[in-house]
Amino acid sequence: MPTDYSFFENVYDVVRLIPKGRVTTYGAIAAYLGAKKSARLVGYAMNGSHKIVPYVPAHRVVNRVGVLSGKHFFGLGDEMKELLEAEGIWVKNDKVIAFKELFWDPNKELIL
DNA sequence: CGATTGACGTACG
DNA sequence: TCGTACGCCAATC
Repeated sequence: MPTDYSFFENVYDVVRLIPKGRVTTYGAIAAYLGAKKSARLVGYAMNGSHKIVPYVPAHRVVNRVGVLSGKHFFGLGDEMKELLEAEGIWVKNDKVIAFKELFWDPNKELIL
């Protein structure tokens, strides 16, 4: 019984809510959870996202600069990049093109 | 139970 | 403008 819904579960939930073709940041998610300072926890949470079901689109989560910080965790290749491009998000030098436009802020667009 | 870690972010030099 | 330092806070060792 999920009485111990962890910070992680909360993170996973928000990440799943990210619309296709959009991206967000660790800080934005952290802020949505009420722990703006804990952006690192969000990233750390994603560490186990690969074992989470349903699938957690962690590839839509980047750092505040729009860089695919965790692309290395998606595989040895540019799998994260491939996933993003498949959604219409172009990536150049491990950076999201037009990141500012594609940025999806849960605090702003997601309503509880 | 204490120390270390981390897919970040902000501040400072 | 770029590089380095520190802080946050929960999870893991």
